[in-house]
Amino acid sequence: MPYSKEHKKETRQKILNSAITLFSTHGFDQVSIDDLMKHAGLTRGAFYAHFKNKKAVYAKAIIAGAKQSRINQCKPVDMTLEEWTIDLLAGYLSIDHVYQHIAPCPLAFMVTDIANNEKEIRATYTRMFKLINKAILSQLKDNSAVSEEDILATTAMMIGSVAIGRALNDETMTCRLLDSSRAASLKLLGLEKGIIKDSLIKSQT
Amino acid sequence: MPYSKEHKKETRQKILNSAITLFSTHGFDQVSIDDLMKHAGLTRGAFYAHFKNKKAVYAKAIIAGAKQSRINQCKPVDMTLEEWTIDLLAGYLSIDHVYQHIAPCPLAFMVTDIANNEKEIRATYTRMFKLINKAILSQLKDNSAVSEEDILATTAMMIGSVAIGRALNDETMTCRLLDSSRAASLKLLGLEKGIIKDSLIKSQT
DNA sequence: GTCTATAGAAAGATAGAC
DNA sequence: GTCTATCTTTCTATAGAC
Repeated sequence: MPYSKEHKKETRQKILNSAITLFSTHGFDQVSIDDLMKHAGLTRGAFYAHFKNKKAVYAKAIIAGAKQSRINQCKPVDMTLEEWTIDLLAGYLSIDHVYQHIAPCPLAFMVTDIANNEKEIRATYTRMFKLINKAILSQLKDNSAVSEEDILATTAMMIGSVAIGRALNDETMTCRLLDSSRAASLKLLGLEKGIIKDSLIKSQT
Repeated sequence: MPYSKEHKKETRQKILNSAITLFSTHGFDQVSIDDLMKHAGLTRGAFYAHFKNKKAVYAKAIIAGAKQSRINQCKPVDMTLEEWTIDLLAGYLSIDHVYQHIAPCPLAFMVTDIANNEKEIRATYTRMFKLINKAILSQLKDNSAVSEEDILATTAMMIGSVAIGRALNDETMTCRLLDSSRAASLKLLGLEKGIIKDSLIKSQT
C-alpha cells in the first residue's frame, strides 16, 4: 500500500475544496467529474475512491462550504456584539464575496441549484440554514430587542442579496444592493448607528 | 401555407409558458429541448422554427416570467398604498408561490441558475430586477419615509426568502421564513401595523 | 410549421493495469 | 490510490419528408 491514510484524507479535502469552488461558480450540471478532478490535480478515475457519486460530493461540498462561510463565523471574545455584527455584514455583503475573492457561501451561491435538486440535497441545505440562524441567534440573544424572526429575515436578505448580486451584470447596481442590504440588516437588528458603506473594499490580490 | 401567423404566435407562447414553468422548477441544464417541447405538446424539431437555440428561449422566459410575476403587479386605483403593499407581500411571500401554485417569479426561482450563466443572460436579469424595483418605487414614492435603498433591500429579502424557501425541505421552516420576511418587509417599508400571518393560505385547486 | 431520423459531442460510471 | 480505456446514455442541433 504505497498511499498512506493521511494522503487519502488530504486528497479528499483537495477534491472537496475544488467542489466548493466549482459547484458554487458553475452549478451542479455544469461541473463534470472530469472538471472537478482536473481542478484538484487528478484524473476522472480516481474520483470514485473518495466519493460514491457526483451527488455525494455535492452534498459534502454544501456542508463543508457552509461551515467555512463568513456567515458561520464565531464571535471572538475581544469583540463587542455590535463590532461583530458589523464585521459579519461587511464581510458577507461585500463585492469580494460576490466575486468570490473570499470563500463563497453555498447557502447563497447554490440556493437555486439546490432547490432544483432532490430531497436529500435539500435536507442538507435545510440543516445548514438552521445551523447558521441558530449560531447568530446564540450570539445576539442577549440583545433583547432582536427576535428570532428578525434574524431569519436578515439572513434571508443577506443570502438573497449575495445571490442576486451575482446574477446582476452591473457592478454599480450590485454595490448599491449590498450597501442597502447592509443598512437594512442593521436596522432590523436594532443597530442603526454603525452604518458602513464599504462594499467596494477589495482584498489585496 | 397551412399555418396562420396567429397559430405560430400561439405556439410560440405555449413554448414560452412551458419554458417559464420548466426552467423555474428544474433549471437550465435539467430541461432538455425535448422536455420543453413535449410539455408544450410538440416535438423536438419544431422548436427551431420559434427560437434560435436553448439560450434564446431561456432569456425570453426570464423576461416573460418577470413581467407576469406578482412582484411586478400594478396597484389598482381603488386600493390604498398600504393595502396594495400587504397584498403584494402576501402573494409573493406565500407557500403557494414557493410551491409554484401561482406563476413562479424567475427573479427568485432562477437566480443562481442565471448567476452561473453567461453575460447576456445576466444582463436580462439585471434589466428585470431594475424594472421591478422601479415599479415598486414609483408606487411608494409618495410615502416619504421610504427610501430607494429600503426598497432595494426589501426586494432582495423577498426574492431571497422565496429562493431559500424552495431550497428548504421543511415546510414549517419555510412558513416561518415567509412570515418573518413579510413582517420585516413591512417594518422596512414603514407599515408595521398591518402584519399578517397567512403564508399557509392555499389556493383552491 | 411540424414531423422523424441522425450526426456529433459530452458526461457518468465501471474495468483493469500499475 | 491513481491511471487510461471504454461502455452507455443523453442531448443539441441539423436534414429532409410532408
